[in-house]
Amino acid sequence: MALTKILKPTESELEILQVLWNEKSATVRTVHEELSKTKESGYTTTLKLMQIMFEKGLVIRNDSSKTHIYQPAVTREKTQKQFLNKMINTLFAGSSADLVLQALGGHNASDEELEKIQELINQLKKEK
Amino acid sequence: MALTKILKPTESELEILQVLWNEKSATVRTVHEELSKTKESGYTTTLKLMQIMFEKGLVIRNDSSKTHIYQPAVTREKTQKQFLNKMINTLFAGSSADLVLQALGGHNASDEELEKIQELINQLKKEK
DNA sequence: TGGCATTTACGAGAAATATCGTATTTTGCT
DNA sequence: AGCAAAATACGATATTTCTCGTAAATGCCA
Repeated sequence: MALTKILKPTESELEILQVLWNEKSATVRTVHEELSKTKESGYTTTLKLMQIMFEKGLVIRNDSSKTHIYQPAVTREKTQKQFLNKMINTLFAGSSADLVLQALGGHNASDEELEKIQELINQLKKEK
Repeated sequence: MALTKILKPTESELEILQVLWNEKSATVRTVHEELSKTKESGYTTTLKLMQIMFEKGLVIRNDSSKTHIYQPAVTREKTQKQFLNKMINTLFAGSSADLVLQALGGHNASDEELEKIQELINQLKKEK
């Protein structure tokens, strides 16, 4: 499959990527076990999804041994950015600040985290 | 259709909601014209989607005159929150702060907006 | 070596979304 | 009243995503 087009991982693919990002690399078995904690589905389903992700270029794999070892082919950061962009556009009328306000308002960030955010803001303001 | 289940609007449905949120209320024609600016698709497609959204309870409509007038049945804020939650969980390992940092880092917020965010943060810190 | 457990490959089908064509209804206008 | 334009209703199909069953390959070990 050509890698030319930038593709958005689907919902299920994101769940799998999430595991791979955390573990750095993992077998289908591991991924499936992890997903099973919160989700009901068969082993071959996970397998198939990961095979498709391989074809799409979302993951790479080492098949030198029987049991293939998978790794993410896209970074968490890039993917986050991709979805943030999409979301800011379709849900926040293009305003990233609105998204930030909504996120901070609705959820609980720790003091430390708030500090970190403040630092970044000061940084940004200086750059202007 | 029962309104019991909380449903996540699909991609296309979000695009339509976006228009309705901006316009407050609109006809299929208006929505379709708006979508056509950035997207290629037939009038009846938009119509059908809006009919389905009506069945789902995502929009309400006034059909006292021939041309139905549609309005959003869900608020922008609720929907934003819904998607933010989802995103924070599947893409930011549950950390809203990480999402904020990523959003602020990648996009350009104005000075004013940054001020607003700072205010909110101060507010939040006080509440602790 | 033979058989069992584990894994991959693959195709088929289900389910959810999106798209459109056609028929019918409604309304305004001459 | 009768026609044309614009709108809705609705069914059918396409497309994408998800799910799984079955078969073939692989490797372990009694």
